Amino acid sequence: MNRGNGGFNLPALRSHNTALVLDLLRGAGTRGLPGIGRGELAERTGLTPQAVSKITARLRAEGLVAEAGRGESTGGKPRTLLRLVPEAGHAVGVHLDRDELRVVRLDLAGQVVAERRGPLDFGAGPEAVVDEVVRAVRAAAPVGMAVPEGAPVPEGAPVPEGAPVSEGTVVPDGAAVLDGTAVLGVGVAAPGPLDRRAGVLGRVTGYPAWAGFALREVLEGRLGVPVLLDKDTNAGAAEAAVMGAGDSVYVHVGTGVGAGLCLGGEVYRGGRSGAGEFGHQVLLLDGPTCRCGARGCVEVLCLDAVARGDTAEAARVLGEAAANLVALLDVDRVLLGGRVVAAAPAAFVTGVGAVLAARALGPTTATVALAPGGVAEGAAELVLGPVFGRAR
Amino acid sequence: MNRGNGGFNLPALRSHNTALVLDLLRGAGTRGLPGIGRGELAERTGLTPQAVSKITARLRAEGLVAEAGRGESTGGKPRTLLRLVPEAGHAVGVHLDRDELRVVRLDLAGQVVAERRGPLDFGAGPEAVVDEVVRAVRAAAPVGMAVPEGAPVPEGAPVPEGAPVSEGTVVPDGAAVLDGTAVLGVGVAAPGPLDRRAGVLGRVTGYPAWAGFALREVLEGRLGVPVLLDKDTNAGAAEAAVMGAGDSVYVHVGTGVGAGLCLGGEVYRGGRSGAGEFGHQVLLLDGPTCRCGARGCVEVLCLDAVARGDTAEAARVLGEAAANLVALLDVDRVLLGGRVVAAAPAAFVTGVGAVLAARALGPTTATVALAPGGVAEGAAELVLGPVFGRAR
DNA sequence: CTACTTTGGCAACGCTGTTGCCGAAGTGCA
DNA sequence: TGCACTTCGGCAACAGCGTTGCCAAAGTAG
Repeated sequence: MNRGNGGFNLPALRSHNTALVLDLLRGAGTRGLPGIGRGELAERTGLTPQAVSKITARLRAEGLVAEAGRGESTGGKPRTLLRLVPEAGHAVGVHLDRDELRVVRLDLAGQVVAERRGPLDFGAGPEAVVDEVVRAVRAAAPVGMAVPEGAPVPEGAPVPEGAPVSEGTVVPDGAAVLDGTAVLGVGVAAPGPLDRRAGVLGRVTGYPAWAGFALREVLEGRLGVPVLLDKDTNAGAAEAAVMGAGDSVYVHVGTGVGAGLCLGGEVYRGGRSGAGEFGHQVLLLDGPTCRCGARGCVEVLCLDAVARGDTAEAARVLGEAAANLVALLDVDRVLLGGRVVAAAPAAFVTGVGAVLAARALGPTTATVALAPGGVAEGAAELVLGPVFGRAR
Repeated sequence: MNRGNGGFNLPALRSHNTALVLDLLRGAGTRGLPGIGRGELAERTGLTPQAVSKITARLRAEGLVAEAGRGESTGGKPRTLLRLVPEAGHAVGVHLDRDELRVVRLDLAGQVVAERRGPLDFGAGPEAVVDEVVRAVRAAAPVGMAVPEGAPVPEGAPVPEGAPVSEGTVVPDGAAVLDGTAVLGVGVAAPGPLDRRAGVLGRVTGYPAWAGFALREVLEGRLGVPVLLDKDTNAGAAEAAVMGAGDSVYVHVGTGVGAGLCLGGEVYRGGRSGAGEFGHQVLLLDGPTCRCGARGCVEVLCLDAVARGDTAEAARVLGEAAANLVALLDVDRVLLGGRVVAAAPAAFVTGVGAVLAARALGPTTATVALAPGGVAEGAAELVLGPVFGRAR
């Protein structure tokens, strides 16, 4: 993109509006609609119908958009519906958990078209894990994955619809992807803390061998496609942002307790991408000492309760902490995920929901639900997002 | 602006880039520099030098920008510095506190050029207070305050530099402001909760007569200029956003405890503009009951300590709650303001600072300071912000 | 069959930032 | 003092963006 520190020039204008249209088309597909008319696109973007016509004509020529029949007439010519061509591009998402690896391949519309899942020993160290990841990604996306660098949408490189994925085909760098569908990149979700920009892992509690490991760079070298790295909680929030719009908080309870914030339709990561430190929110002044050094953190309270088998208390603690976030950030929804939640989903949802209802300050209460998508899907969304104008 | 739901057209592009340039010019002035060269503007906006030349030429023709001498040569022609013309526009800020009224008039550069302050009985009810506000605003901005509606920057209406402010001059609606400087609007900061969009106050604790009062509409009718209404804490955060960039939290301790969030250079208000509910963050599970109905809120803990004269404990409570926010949102700075803080500033700054340092998770510690500007200045910033591309 | 409504493409247009060019105004060296 | 060099910044021509005006296509309603 040709934008510096906020300055917009004409190419940036074009790609911005194009991404906006694509985003609406994706949204229509996600909501189960057969397509969306040009008029509605114009109305919802604020652009004129003619501008939308030009943009969609370009997208159709590029193979990203196709016509999808006709809508009902409202007294005149019925609108021609448009839809995204899902197979025009794919993204791979990797969820690197402490004892499990899950890899998915999504099409442009966000549908899972391939999945690999298996046990993983995160403690085996970077080299062994990278090997395993490369193998799983190749299995989920068996295509010569070279793609024009830095080009989220392969402009001028029309992708043949539904072309067979031929294994082992290597497409020269910078060339059009002809023999298989374009793989836009790989998103990797890993336990935090980590440096998202540099693509380097931080000091994951209990796994010192990983500290400072440049996972993104190594994977890019092995796979030959762009790789993005982010915290697992942020990936969860990214998935939530796509599934249902609106501000939400993704609370993950696994080996630790973390959260991903989805504010204004985008994942909020903070200045140094360290936002979402939810587990070490102090909830009980002078309470039991946590491994972080502070006293009365959510994590120690919640996980102690889980260890005691007191799920109700764990849910109550989580609920109080979530209610703090809801009040502070004015979010609509709290989404729960992670292994501990998966072990007793109903108990957590009702327990957290009860606290949220009791703590509601205004007439509206934030809703609680299980996180609809997986973390691996959210990791893939890190790659798909920029195509649709999400995340900068 | 010609932008709908994110769609950008050419006029929007133009005003966006123009606002960006103005913002950089204001920033240079705020940092005490005599001006800024076109080259630097180009570099920092990402636009080409020629585009910056065109934009600044337009701004100079409109009287918003002027040349400001020359910089040092770096081996060639020395750059011609540019600066904002502060007197090209003014904004009025009103801080409506429970027992005090403060009104300031700022020029475009953010300097206070007039100030009125006096006692106020918020409990006297809307009518009496509105009368008082109108009187104070007229005193601080004694100009016929009609301005082309909805036009933050009076385009094509060159404002004569340094023209004398003639009292009582009424400029017909839609006409250029000729005889005085343009007053862009009035920002009003009031105790929350309130509906910012509608400009209607909510149920301010202890003042039922104000609930549902359409303050913005009434004031616009009386004053004849655009009026913006926001929570006092948001105004404080807005001022902080201008003074020093970066993410920060403005914590206000007065009759209640509240916070304004400044994320990514803008005030974050949340979906229903209810964000910043800091006072009722639960910090001590099952602690003393708060007036909000919950138990162990920051507000009840902090204000109880203040009532007992235990400033150190109040600061510690505030510090723990602030540390939660710092960890959650990854902000750099915590700013303290409000009457209780003003009574013992050093104790609060050191007390909060100590907790932040102890709770720091990474190598960096968030800094604490007294809020640099007042709430009234922040209220005026609500009006000035859009001119410089802040806040949508 | 005849209005009427709505969709959506074509062509001309205005305005945006960009490129190429050149004069202006300094510095540095012979 | 003179000349080469560097940097700044305006003028003119330009490419590309969304917009406007116009009209054919494809339905509905009477």
